[in-house]
Amino acid sequence: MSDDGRERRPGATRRRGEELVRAIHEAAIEELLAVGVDRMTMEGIARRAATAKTSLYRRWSSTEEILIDAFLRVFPQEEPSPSSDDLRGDLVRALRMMRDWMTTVGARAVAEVVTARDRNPGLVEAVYARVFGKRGGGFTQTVLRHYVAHGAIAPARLTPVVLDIGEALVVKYRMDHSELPDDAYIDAVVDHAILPALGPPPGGD
Amino acid sequence: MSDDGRERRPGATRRRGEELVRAIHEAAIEELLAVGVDRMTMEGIARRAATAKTSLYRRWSSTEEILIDAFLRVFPQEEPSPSSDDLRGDLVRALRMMRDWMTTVGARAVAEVVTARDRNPGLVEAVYARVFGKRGGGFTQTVLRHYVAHGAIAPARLTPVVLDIGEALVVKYRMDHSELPDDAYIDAVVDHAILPALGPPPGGD
DNA sequence: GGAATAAGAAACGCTTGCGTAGCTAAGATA
DNA sequence: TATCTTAGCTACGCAAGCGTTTCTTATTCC
Repeated sequence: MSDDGRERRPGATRRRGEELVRAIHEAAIEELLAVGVDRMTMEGIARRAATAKTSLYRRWSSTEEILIDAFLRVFPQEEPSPSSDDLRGDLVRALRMMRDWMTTVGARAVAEVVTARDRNPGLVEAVYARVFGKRGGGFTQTVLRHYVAHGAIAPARLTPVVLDIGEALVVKYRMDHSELPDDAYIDAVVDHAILPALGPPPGGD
Repeated sequence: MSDDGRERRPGATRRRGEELVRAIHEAAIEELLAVGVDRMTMEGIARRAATAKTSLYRRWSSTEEILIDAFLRVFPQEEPSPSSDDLRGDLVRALRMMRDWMTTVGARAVAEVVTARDRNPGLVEAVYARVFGKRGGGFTQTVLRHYVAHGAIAPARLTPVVLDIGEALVVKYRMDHSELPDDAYIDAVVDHAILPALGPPPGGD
């Protein structure tokens, strides 16, 4: 009931420029997660940023514009670094990394926006361009390419489908249940789906 | 601008009872697809059904209730019927069936509702219970179980992960691109992901 | 210090949806 | 035909968001 505001700071300094803009960006993401793309309002964002509506309209003219702007400066995406000679271990680590990433604000924002893609095409593009990386976050992708480069996987095996298996199963799990998969499920994804699709190593290890 | 109404029928008969209820249900689904879960309104549904707000409030007290009700009487879900001795063919057919199903109103409704799961848990349950079938629509599932029963697949291979591979990849494809996968992609899903996960047939065909 | 800049606050009329009430009239029932 | 049920319509006061205007007041810049 009293969750929508932000505390006033009576004697505090007045924000301007970059500082204010950043605060508004953060508020926009918060608003997105709280009420969904379709219910975002300028007044809501202003409330969350503890600023005046006027300050929003001075720079943007819709919630969508604010959001796109917000996406364009956020969410660094960690890359898995396949190091060892342990394909299975690296795949598991990559998918765990993806799972962790899915708990972040950025990832939840992606999910929020993608469903409403028909209603907000511009937003979806911004999100894919910046937050989600190229086509769905290459978590296992990085690992798989690494092992292909080192001759442990036959290059022909790395079709677009195969590159997506892990991510697809994790995303679907999250869709069906309301939690993220646990370690055992991730292990199973690697053992029952990804590794079989890779087939035997070319040289016969 | 004038898309939201429905034509009046001046001398026409006045709907009541079941007929009216069905019209309202349809209008609710339409409204869902048009504006999204989060922006549905009683007035919008009434407008679409060309009825009076009063007639809605006589039976339900929120858009969510109407939607749940609507879901509870809809969308027969076709089942793939694995017949021949053609595992690959049956899998391809099952996934094509899934793809076709995804173009229906019901499927789009699922997608609409699932993202906003945090905000509408009741809806999500109703949708999963009725529209989406048990946990994500058993398109390939039906096929796979059939072939296990006939000894063509080792039962141990049929883990929850494996049952989901095909559906997961199709869903992810639709998330990443804005179209549904074509036949070639479905073939690839079967050949590069599902079949490898099933391993060689137990008897050695 | 004084001027320029930009943020905060309040109010504007307008629109849309809320949930309810009062009434008219269509269609089923007797 | 008379009656009862139930659509359909209109209107209500209320709340929230719109986009804009006007004014005050912090900060920054010179």
